[in-house]
Amino acid sequence: MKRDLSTAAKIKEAAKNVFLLKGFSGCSSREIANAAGENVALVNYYFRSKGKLFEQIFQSVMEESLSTMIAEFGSDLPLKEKMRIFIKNEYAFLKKHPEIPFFILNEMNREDGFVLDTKVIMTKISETGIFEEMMQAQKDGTMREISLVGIITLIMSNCQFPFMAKNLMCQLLDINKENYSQNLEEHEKYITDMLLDYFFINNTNK
Amino acid sequence: MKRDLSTAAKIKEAAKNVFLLKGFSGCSSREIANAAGENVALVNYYFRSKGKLFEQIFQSVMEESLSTMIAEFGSDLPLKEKMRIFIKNEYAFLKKHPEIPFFILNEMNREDGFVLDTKVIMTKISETGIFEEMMQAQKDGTMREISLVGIITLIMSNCQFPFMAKNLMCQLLDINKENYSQNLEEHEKYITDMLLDYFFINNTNK
DNA sequence: CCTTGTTTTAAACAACTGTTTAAATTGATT
DNA sequence: AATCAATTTAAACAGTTGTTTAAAACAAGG
Repeated sequence: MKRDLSTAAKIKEAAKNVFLLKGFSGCSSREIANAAGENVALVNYYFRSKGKLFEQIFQSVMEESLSTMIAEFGSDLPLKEKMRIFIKNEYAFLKKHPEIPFFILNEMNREDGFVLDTKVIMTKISETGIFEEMMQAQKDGTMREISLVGIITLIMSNCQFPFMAKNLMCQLLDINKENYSQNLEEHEKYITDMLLDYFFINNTNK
Repeated sequence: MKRDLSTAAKIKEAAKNVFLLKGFSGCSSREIANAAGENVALVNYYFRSKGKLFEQIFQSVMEESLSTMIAEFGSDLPLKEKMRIFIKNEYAFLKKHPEIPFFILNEMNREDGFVLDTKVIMTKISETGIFEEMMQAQKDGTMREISLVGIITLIMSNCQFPFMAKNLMCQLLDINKENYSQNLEEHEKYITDMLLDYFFINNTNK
C-alpha cells in the first residue's frame, strides 16, 4: 500500500504531461507508459483504465485552476480591487500553465467527455459571498447592470483565449512565440483596464 | 471527370460535419464513409488520404470564416462604425457556425497540425487599408494607443470564446444550452459596447 | 454484344488501440 | 531458506486504425 510513491506517481506525472499536450484522444496508453519509462500494463495495474487515469488528472487540474481563482474573494478589499487581483491571479496562473485552458475546453467538447461536479465548484465560489457583493454593487449603481454569466464570460474570454490561441495567433499574424509572449504581457494591462472600466461606473480612472 | 457532383461531394459534406464535430483525431475514415452512406475505400479513391481530405475542408472553412470578417472593411464608413459592423458580422457568423472557432483552434494545437498560408490571409485584410486607418486614428488621438495584435486578440477573445466555451460554461454555471444561447444574444451588446468604448476615446457614448 | 474506362465493392493489409493474462521478479516475513 | 503477496514483465487478446488490392458493377461507344 505504498502507492503514489514511485511507479504510480511516475505514471501519473507522465500522463499529466502527455494529456495536457495532446489531449485524451490524441495519445495512447503506450505513449504514456513510455514517457514514464514503465511497462504498458502498469497503467492498467495502478489505474484501472486509461479513462480512469484521465479522470483523476482532469479533476486535479480543475481543482488547481479553481483554487487560484477564488483566493482573494473572501478578503475585505473593495470589490473593484478584488476583481483586479482576481484577473491578476488568473493571468499569473495562466502564464505558469498556459496549456490548461485548452486542455479543459478540449475535454468538455469531447463526446462522452468528463462530467464536471459543478455543484462543488460553484458552491466554493458562492461561499466567498462575491456574487452577493456584485449584486449589491449593481443596486448601489457603482457597478454596471450585467448578468453573472456575462461577467464570468467576459473575464474568462479575455484571460483564457489569448493563451489558448497562441499557435493560431502566431501563425495568423506571422509572429514568433517569444514575440507573442511579450504581447501577452502588455495584454494583461489592456484587459484589466478594459474590464474594470466597463464593470464599474463613475470611476476616477486615475 | 464529373467529380464533386455526387459521391465525392457527399463524402466531402459528411466529412465536414464529422470533422467539425469531432476533430481530425476524434473520428475515423469509416465513420466519415458511413455518414456519407458510401464505402470506406471511396474516401481514399476520391481524396488520396484522410489527411488530404481534412486539409481541403480545413482550408475552405478558414476562407469562409475570413471572407465574412473583411466584408465591410473597404467601405467609407467611419472607423468606429466599421468596427461595430465587423463585430456584428463576426458574431452573426458564429451564431450560424458555432463549432468553427474550436475546430480551428483544435487543429492549430494538434501536433503535426495543418500549416496556414498566413500570407494570403493577412494580405487580403491588409489590402482593405483597415490597418493604416487604425494607425492614423491612433495618431489623431481618436483611438487608444494599442498594438495591432492587441486589437485583434481583444476582438477574437470576446467574439469566439463565448461560442467555443458553451459546453464548459453550461456545466460550470449549471444552465441549459437554450438558456446559454439567450445569454449569448445579450452578450453581443456587452462586448460591442465594451470594446468600442475601450478602443475609441472622446466618444459621445449615445 | 463486346470493349473501354470509370466507379464501387468486399476483403485483406499491417500497424496500432486499450486491456488482460500468466509467468517472472522482487521484497519482506516467517 | 521458504513462503507469500505485491510488483513488473513480455506476450497475447480482440478490435480498430488508415490504406491498398483485386475483383465486380457500371456506363457508354464502337
